[in-house]
Amino acid sequence: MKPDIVTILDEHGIQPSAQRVAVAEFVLSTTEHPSADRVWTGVQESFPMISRATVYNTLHLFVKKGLIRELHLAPDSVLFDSNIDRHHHFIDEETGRIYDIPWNQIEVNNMKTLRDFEIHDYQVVMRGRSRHPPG
Amino acid sequence: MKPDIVTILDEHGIQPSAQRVAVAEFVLSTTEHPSADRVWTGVQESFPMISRATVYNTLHLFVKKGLIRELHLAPDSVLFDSNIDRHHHFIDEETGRIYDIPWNQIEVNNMKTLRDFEIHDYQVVMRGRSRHPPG
DNA sequence: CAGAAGATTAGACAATGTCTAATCTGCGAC
DNA sequence: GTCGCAGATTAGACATTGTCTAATCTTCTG
Repeated sequence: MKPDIVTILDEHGIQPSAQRVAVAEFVLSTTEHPSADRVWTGVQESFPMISRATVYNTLHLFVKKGLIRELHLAPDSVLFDSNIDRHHHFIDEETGRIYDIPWNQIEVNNMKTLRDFEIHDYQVVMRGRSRHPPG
Repeated sequence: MKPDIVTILDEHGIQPSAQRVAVAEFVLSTTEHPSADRVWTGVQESFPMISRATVYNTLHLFVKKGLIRELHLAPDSVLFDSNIDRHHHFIDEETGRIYDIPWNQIEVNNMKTLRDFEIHDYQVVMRGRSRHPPG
């Protein structure tokens, strides 16, 4: 069990287990915003006997503990984002791929004029075409 | 078959039928961002024999023809928005209710610095608590 | 009226996500 | 150490959302 991953879990008040370390290792080392089932198949390569329910439980626990975030950007499934710094998202309409956009790259103003709403969080969601798709 | 609804369908290049008029009537007269199944049960009150497949087909057709828009904001289902003017969205984290925020209420700048992306569309998505929930 | 194109339908199917009840594991008290 | 218990994991059933298919029904056109 990787000690650094265990430390991260400890710091977030998550009791480490072999399964949780394997899930954390996978989800924290990708920038690809995987779905729960994608995480499941990915983790199975290093931990073949892990069950689907455990992956779902674990991801939800990680979200509750603030280790990762849940995204609702795609029609078919919830995605998970290991980047917990504030940032925006760009969705490539052709590939469905999701890109993180640094917080400071976009300036958003006038939010305080929304007197009827107490805003806990916000982000800009963009759709379009990526000019330089990676890989 | 309501003549005004038929006109709207015609204007969008949609062949009117009794079912399509019933779906349009429902979805164009609510600001509640219903899911497809919510539209189905809602339309059944005025058109009891409409099938689920027809509602799904019809909603997708409406989206393709630009009569309504599809939203991916909730974890469990796609929502439909009859407001096709540009606007932002606020999601009440307690109720899940979604509110439209007028386009001019929020100022977004610096988007042109995103040279790697060709942006076709964008919106600000906010989460929090509504101070004055309606009805 | 006949043929064709388009619309509707029921129900099968698929994918995603939740739940349950049983089992397993590991930590703390002794 | 080991006993017991809380917490973690599991397989598989279940629910919901959405898609697909093949048959039927409508409507438009000639």
